[in-house]
Amino acid sequence: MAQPRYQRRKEDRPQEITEAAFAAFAEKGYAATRVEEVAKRAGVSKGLLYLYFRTKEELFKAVVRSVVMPRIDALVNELDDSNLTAEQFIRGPVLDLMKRLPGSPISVVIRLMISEAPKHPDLVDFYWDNVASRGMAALQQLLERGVQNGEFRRTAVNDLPQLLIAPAMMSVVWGLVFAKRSLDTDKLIETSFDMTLAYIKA
Amino acid sequence: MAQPRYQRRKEDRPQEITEAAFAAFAEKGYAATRVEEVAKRAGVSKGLLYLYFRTKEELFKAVVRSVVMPRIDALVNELDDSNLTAEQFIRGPVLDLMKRLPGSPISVVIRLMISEAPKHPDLVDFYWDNVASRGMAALQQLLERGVQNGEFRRTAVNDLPQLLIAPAMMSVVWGLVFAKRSLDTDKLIETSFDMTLAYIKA
DNA sequence: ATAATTGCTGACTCACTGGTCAGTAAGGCT
DNA sequence: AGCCTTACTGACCAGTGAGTCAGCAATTAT
Repeated sequence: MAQPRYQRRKEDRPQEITEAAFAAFAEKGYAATRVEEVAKRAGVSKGLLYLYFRTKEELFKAVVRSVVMPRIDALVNELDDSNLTAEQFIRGPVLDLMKRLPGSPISVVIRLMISEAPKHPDLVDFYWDNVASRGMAALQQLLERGVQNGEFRRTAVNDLPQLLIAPAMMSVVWGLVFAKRSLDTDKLIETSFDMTLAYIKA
Repeated sequence: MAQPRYQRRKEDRPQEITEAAFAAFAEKGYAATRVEEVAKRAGVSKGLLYLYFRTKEELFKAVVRSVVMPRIDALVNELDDSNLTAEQFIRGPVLDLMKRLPGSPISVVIRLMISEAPKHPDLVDFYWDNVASRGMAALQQLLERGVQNGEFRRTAVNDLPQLLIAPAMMSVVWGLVFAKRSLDTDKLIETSFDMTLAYIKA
């Protein structure tokens, strides 16, 4: 009868553990999350966790990698198939992405990055290389395409793709701090996009 | 000869301690800062610190209060004396304030708020009541004045003063995470203001 | 079946830190 | 000068949580 007390599932453990860790970090933040709590959520003993991750910090890095990488890859792929004009692309896929940010796991990663950046400079480097700089480059390229084919003027926005991200970042931060007091983030982002496009259109 | 080992300075201690705590929190974050480290910076024993602040959390709250309150008061006062038009006011005092944000102590407070919000809901309430909601109200009032006297159209911006803050927030977050890779935050904020004003002008 | 392998467990250690408190000495008062 | 009050010290305690490891049991090989 008695079920075996556990099953060996070497292959699946790492992912199950990083997912559990992500959920825990999302709720309580990195420092306040106990390793044992992560193990419990993953249905695993603390010892096993340490078999797969040398330290809590390694686990943290693995979480950021495993949550962020798939998302950013999906985005980059999405950016490739496009016979849309630059404006259509901005009002379509880019706008959608920005709108989804505040409720997505990415916003949790952003909180972790802000909180832990001073103590994990190498993680910042990783995030920069794999996410931020790639995202910036993609946006910049998109704007450049718009300029080349005469849709847009060349403006300061060309050098500051952060302008397109600002409203989404504002929404993310608002959600992280003032979760309770609601904010119409969709409208915020849409309006910002309207303003920006009006400003840069040829 | 021998200097006294310490001086009694009951009056000054609280402020000295909160200042030391602010510096420490700014460098390492709240969770990673040891109470003893704060005491050391303040040139005081740990025991004395606990004479003035019941717990580490109380100390944290005191820091936020003492750093934020003076700043926000200064801003509100500044807002009162004004025979400027709404646009002049936005391009003057408001723009200056936003430009100063990324390098100011406020940005550290923002990091602390983002990091600790989940664990200190009452601190969020305090921040909301004393800073955020007042700032929003002031901006909203300013925009409304612009509409009333015919400078501005009534747009979505009237309900979303966060749009004016977004570029500064982006700059703050950028500085907190990517301190190294520089960003022309002044230009970012100025351009955003240009776009917004162009959008709302009658 | 039995043995060998190894994924897995959980009780344990140990360093660390928030918080306490008995005692000390600065500074005021007489 | 001597006494009293109290701001201040620093050794200590108790709780906590990261990381370890000796052994157990699920699986595989023989």
